[in-house]
Amino acid sequence: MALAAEKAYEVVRTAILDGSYPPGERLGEVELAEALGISRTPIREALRRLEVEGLVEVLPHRGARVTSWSHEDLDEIYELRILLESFAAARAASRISDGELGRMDELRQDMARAVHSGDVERIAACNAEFHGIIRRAASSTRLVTMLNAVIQLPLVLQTFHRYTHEDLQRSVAHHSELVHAFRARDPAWAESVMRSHVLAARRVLAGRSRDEE
Amino acid sequence: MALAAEKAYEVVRTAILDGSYPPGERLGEVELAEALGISRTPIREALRRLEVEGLVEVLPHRGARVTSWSHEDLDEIYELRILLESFAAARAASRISDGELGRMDELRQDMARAVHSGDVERIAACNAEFHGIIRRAASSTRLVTMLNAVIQLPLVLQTFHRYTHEDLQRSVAHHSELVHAFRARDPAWAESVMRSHVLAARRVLAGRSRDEE
DNA sequence: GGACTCTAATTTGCATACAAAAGATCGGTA
DNA sequence: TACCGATCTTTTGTATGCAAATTAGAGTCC
Repeated sequence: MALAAEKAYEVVRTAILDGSYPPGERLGEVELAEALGISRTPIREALRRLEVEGLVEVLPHRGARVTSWSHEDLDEIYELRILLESFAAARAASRISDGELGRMDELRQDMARAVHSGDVERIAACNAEFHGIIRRAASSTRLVTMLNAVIQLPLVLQTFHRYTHEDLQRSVAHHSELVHAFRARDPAWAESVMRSHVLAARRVLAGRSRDEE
Repeated sequence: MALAAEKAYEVVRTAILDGSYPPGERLGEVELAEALGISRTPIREALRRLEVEGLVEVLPHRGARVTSWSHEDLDEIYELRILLESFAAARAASRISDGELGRMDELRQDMARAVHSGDVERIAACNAEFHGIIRRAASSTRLVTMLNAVIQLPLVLQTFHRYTHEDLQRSVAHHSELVHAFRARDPAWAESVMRSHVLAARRVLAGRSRDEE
């Protein structure tokens, strides 16, 4: 084990994101410390980090809880995600390398095949790497930090399980169009496609019932 | 003193922002602990918070240093600031209360007088409260967190000392136009004016020498 | 003279111990 | 029975001590 505090951060963060610790769950320091076999000191540092990143709320003398998101929070988060992801796409368009473009094209094909065969795990993996490349190509550490804060919640829910086949095909089409926009080194195009992409994702997540909002 | 960790955070943050700890300065834990009369434990928690917020960099087993910003960092930060502040203005336009609007108008007048009399301290104070109201009216905790991360650096430099009289008058004019846009509850107008406002600020900070870039 | 190595000193990372605050439990009173 | 208060328990906040890692420096060899 490298650093205990780092380990604690990773473990708790992962547990929150994959739903092992549901929203509202109490995170006792001793409890976590014993579970990880370390002392409370590094646990506290990990919880402070998670607090700043918005994953946990901690009240003085009362301990930490997993943040629970209201409906308004979710809307707010998606608005920010739309803003930041499309901005990242625009920046990436004028900075992305040919190597990264090649990899993105591979991922796009992989994902199309995964959609065809219904392999949800693989879809998620391809999607994650695809978007990861774009964010890195935006080459702004601060932007990446902000995006992480805003992507975390969707991660919890974005299992692709509620995507219909049509939704998935549209998603693949967006990826394809993004690759073209990047090849053309066209920031405005990339930004616009990315906006559509995230808006579509929000609509899927919001559920069909709210289509008319 | 309420909580030692909170106190340490406030003290160190303020010292960084007002320049007492210049970029690159080493922040030893024992040194800070003795200076504040507390132990290293709360100091460490404060440093972790500052790390996530981007104000300090900490390397494993090597301690913390005040972040030093490259020229590219500064550009990157201003791009994000433009994005986020104008977004906040748009949100605020449809949410701001009449009371807040009234206070903003007072501040606008105050600031105009301060510009006339050359009171730089007062200009800065009015400006800070004016923009604070807008950010609060945007009513997005996450957005506020992000803006703080992006406004911190400008805070270090934005002393208004390098503003010419013309720059200051333009700034006041922007504030005046913002009040009108908010009164009209016009998000697009508010967003656009805010974008101009921040772009102008960047140009002042960048220095006249780079006008042709 | 310069580079390398081994050692000593400083500093961070973590664990443990203690103090203080919040929460729970039990008893008493109306 | 319902409500209030005091004590006890649990949990957080902080201090201190120790181990590991990094850095600084002296001495040595080429």
